[in-house]
Amino acid sequence: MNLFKYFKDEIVAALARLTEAGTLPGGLDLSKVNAEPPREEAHGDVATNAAMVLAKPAGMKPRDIAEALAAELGAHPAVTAVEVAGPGFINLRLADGFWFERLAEVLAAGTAWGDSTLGQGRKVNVEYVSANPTGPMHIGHARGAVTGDALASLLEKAGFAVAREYYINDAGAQVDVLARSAHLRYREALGEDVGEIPDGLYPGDYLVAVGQELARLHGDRYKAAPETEWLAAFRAHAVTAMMGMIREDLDALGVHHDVFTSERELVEGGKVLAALDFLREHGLIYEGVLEPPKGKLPDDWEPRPQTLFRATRFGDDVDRPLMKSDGSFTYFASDIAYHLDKYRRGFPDMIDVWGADHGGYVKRMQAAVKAVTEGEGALDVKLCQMVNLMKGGQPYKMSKRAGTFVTLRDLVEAVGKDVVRFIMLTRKNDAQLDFDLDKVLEQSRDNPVFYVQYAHARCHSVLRNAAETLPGVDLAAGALAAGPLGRLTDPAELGLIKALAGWPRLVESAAEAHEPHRVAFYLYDLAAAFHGLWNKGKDDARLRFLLDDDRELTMARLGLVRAVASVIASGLSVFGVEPVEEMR
RNA sequence: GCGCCCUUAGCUCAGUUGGAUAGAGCAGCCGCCUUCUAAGCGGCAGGUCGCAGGUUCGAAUCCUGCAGGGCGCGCCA
Repeated sequence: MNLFKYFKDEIVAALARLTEAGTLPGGLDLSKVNAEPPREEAHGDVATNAAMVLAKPAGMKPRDIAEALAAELGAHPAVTAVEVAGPGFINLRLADGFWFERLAEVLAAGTAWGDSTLGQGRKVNVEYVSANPTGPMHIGHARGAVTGDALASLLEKAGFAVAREYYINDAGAQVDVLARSAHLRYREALGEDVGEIPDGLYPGDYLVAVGQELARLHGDRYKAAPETEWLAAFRAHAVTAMMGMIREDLDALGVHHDVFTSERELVEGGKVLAALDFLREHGLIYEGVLEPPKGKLPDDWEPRPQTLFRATRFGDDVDRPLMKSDGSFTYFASDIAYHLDKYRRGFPDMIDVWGADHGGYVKRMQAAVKAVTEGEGALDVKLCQMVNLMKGGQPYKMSKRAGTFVTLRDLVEAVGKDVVRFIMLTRKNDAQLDFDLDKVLEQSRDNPVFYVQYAHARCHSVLRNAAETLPGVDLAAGALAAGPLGRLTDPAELGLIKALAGWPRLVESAAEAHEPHRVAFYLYDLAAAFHGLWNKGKDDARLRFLLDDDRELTMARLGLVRAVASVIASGLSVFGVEPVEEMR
């Protein structure tokens, strides 16, 4: 249960009673009334702004509303104290028993604690990675992959029905270049000395195997044949091979998609034409000439009539071209068809995860989605900023092939998939991220992966010790939930329970904001609270988890420890990170 | 020239969708400590939230303008 949502409902109900009693006028807009944790711990457990936001519409003083509402709320059995503070906040303090119930709830639910019905099964499509099928994934792709994957998991936890999708850009000129590059490697495999890979072709040695495979399949049949005879077949083969490689890269990172959509199939299936027809029927396409861009002008600029989409009607800055001069579609045209396709597959809510270099593309895509779904669809675009690879605080190049990129595989091999995943989520997506190969493996408080994993491992260490010193005692979550949790009266213990109780609210707010990084910060704070309690046990033996002379209190504390482990595991599972039970 | 993003402590960053006295971690200073396998712990200090206006009971958060940084700007993807 999201306790803040619960108390918001209680507050709304109390306001209804006050309206009925004539204390408040009817017809008030309650949408701005909230219930949230106060910033200051001293202000209690739940605070509401109700009196302040209703003062003006009700024509009353905030203080008067607050007094009346406070009296109502004070009658709630879980509320032990109500105070009106500041300009009209109402602060509620909750009974310890209420928190013990939450702890029992955490234990009963296990890692399902925090699952929400917020999404009500609404379908959401999250498209991420979508790296061009022309080579292995690099470090920049990794951030988008992890961000999209974690966002999808987060939305699932919040009750949405999520589809994870990959869009294969296999129709543009870049895959023809790939085919030609593969052809060169094919000739090489047949014994020809091809020398240096010419500019304009992909030089990567990952194409050597593709060339060999093509030579095995086709012999020398296409060695000197004109391009028209082999291009399509070589392209298809090479794209398949590249996608196989990309899937392996994603697998190494633990990222999996439900749906792979091929741009080429959209084009060949007539879906781009259909989308353009739709726009044309709605009067959103015209032949026209664009103004030259202000500022730096392309060298070969000349005014040219083009097929344009009226993007400006939907909030974009200029209308956008849909056709190239050779009559083929622009990338934008097939992207419109793709988003329409997603919409027609039942996804009015779409999220795309892109690299920041596509920032200039967001407005037109959102404009197109509005146009093509007649305002029914919504597209949110998460732009992932650059990852700066560092080592020991200095910028670092890890490339195996001079002048090329750092591959995702290199990175995963260097630090492990869980570290890559967690660190990628320690910044909001639109801020640049420093990834320091040394720091992420450091065993210190400064390294969030270690700090969080360590908290989880410590919990399990305590449980292992307990199993040894208390043979035959049931340490399963269910049994501990039924234990004497009321013995947990130390402020640090109650604080930890409150942190655990905040997890459902965090899941919901992070899911609504599409911000998975908040989970990382929550986990860090939770780990800090747990480590803090542990450290208190160093100074004060009475606060240790395992006590020889108080079996009851030990059992209660083991419940708390298991609950902490469970919530950390729950948070890490959103990130696709394996919680460790032992540090090595 | 235009659009989008960013600007919070010396450094790296949070900031719960407009709330109360803006928070962490490093680094700094002052103490303490040798473990329920474990990263040592506690405290102090550190701020004109880029600048200037505006909206409101209330602004780091919303609006306008300006400055600085990043990305992008007709057929590339």
